[in-house]
Amino acid sequence: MENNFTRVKISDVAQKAGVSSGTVDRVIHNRGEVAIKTREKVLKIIREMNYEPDILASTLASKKNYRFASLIPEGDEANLFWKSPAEGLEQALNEIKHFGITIDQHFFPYFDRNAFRKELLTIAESKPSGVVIAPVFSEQTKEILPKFNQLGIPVVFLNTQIENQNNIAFVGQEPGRSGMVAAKLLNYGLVQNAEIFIINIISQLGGNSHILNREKGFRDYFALSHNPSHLKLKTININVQEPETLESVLTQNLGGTESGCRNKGIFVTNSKVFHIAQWLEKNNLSFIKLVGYDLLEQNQEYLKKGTIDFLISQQPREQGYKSIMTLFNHLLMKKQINKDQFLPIDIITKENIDFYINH
Amino acid sequence: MENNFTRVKISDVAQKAGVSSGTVDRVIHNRGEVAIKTREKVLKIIREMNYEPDILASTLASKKNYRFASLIPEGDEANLFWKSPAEGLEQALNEIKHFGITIDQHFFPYFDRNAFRKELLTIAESKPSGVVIAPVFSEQTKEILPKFNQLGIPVVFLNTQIENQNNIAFVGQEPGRSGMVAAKLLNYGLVQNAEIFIINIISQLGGNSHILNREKGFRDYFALSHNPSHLKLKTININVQEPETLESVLTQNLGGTESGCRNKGIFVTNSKVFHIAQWLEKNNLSFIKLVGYDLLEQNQEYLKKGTIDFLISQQPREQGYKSIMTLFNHLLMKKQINKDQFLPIDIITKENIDFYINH
DNA sequence: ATTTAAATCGTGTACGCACACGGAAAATAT
DNA sequence: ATATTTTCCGTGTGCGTACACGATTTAAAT
Repeated sequence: MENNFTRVKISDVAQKAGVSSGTVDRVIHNRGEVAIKTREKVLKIIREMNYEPDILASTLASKKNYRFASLIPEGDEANLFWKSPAEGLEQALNEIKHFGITIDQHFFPYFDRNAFRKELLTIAESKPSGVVIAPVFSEQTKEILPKFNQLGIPVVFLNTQIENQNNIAFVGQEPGRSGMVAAKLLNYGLVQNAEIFIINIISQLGGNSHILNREKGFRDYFALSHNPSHLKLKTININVQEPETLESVLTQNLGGTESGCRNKGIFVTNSKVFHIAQWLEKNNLSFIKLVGYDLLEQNQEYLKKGTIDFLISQQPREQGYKSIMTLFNHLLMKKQINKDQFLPIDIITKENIDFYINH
Repeated sequence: MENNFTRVKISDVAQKAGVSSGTVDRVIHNRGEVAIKTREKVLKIIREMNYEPDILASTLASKKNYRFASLIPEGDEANLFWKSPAEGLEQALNEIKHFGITIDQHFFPYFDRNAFRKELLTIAESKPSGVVIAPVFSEQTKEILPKFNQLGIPVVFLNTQIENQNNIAFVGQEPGRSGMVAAKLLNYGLVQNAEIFIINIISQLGGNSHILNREKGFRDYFALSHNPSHLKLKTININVQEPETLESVLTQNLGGTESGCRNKGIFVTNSKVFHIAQWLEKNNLSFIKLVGYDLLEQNQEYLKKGTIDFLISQQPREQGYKSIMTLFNHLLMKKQINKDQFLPIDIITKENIDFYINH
């Protein structure tokens, strides 16, 4: 039922071309010292015989070692999201470490742009074979990326996209699209005359393009076609550092009787949605529809209790996994790779969450 | 930042143990002819030095070839779902073919249990290294599976689970759970006094355990806790072969004025949901909430038009991929594998479907 | 004590490829 | 013409492992 003949190997090509395997090898790897005529003849035979090098024998013979480097935010308590990509990197490493691949994992405090810059420079100096970074700070990224380009080191962007930077790929989500999904979910769950709040819980400076795009996508959804003309949309910006602000702002906008709130919905544009869930619970307003991002443990808890209705997963683990695999396919397997690698926008509920956590 | 020292190889172990590499090899592969004392000494050294065989060199040296076999339904026009697992098989093959793996793909007409049985016997006779099957027919499976057990050939079940069959793994979905997800989606989108229909569109005989479990999960959802006491749940069984039945049954149950239907929902327990969507459209009842299964092209069409609100994906492609990878990890990588490999229950909407189709 | 059989282990070759080395031939310089 | 360089290419060794084969030792049988 399948071809059982043995693979064509380099010596077969050599024999048929009337040269030695060494010459064929030189042709394959473009290491020169081959007469043009011979070269073309060999190439022709390779095509004819459909020769493909055995990647196992190849990596065994060339004791070449590939050093990959990664740079992502620290995954500490304040920033649980970033634990997952690191796990994905590890998983990928496990699958391909036989090929002589190692990964130097670098981290930086999420808000420290200097640390980011410094680590990136360190990585550049170490001249790895390939790099995965979460380019949280666009200034610093734009400054240093040319170094990698000059050195011919391929760079993959993880989670955050920056345009026109010569990175070989972006692995992440389309933020606008995820906003639309959130809009769909709230719109579907509410009836006429609904009142919907978009809550941006911003911690500090910078790095908010994600959030802006999500809000835009969310609003686009209603602007495009699904707009009950009487729908009320309101954006609220909150600094999470100031709990009293959060408290008062929410009370002011969302307080009220149960019947008055039945038809309200909230879209939190990032993973801080559990703050809102906590407040809703405390004020017996859990029935208000609530949609947010990411499977942090706190979020999972409120999802299971029903206070949060839906979470949108960014699939951080898969982001890490795919980033490394992209480098692998590019450098080792010489495969053509897609520049944009968008991960699905997974909709998580109390009922299906079990299948998305853990491995 | 990483260990740069060279891996410990078999000759290192041999030297330290004061034996030859041949002996170490015999110990590793349990091919006997080693004095117990020597054996234990070698094992001890292996543990001490943390030796792990180089799988590349290993597969290169042992020109062993692994023949996998698969048996799934034909993916023809009447059965589009089954095109995808085959693609997943192919994709997995592409990633691991270097290891000397080939796959004999076998197919059978979806309703032909004799063909199924016959193909399975053929596969058993060909004595492959591992097998992936969609055990659609439980009788025939139970009859023939012992043959594989006797031969020591590992079998992976794809999509359909049958208990107590000594298969090394099941790759698929939890049907009950997916029913609960469907229930959640309808319940979330409807208000008090809703009227919900469960529609089973059955083609012919047998193979309906999926459907039954989905319905059960769906009903459980409401029975457990989310039950608006006045909710009306009704099951409708339809034979898809008889269009006139479909027509009349639907008219009888779902006909009515728009206002009377605003609060109705339909759960179709398999991929035939497009039949219902078609009928709803024709009768201007597209606003009735509709949830079904699988990303068939017809279903995609109605999802994009909004007639279908949600589709639940069984991730058929991933099922194929994971099945092969399970065999690979079990046979080649000697990894411990999970017996139950449940795929996430993906919720697909018009807004996020783009990321789930194609590769 | 001698032969025979069994148990145990080392050696050598092969897997397909990468790459260093050096030799022959051709091109250029003297 | 010879000497020198350059171009081109084949040979040989090594990567880490698998396994056939045969060598050596030990035990059993006669």
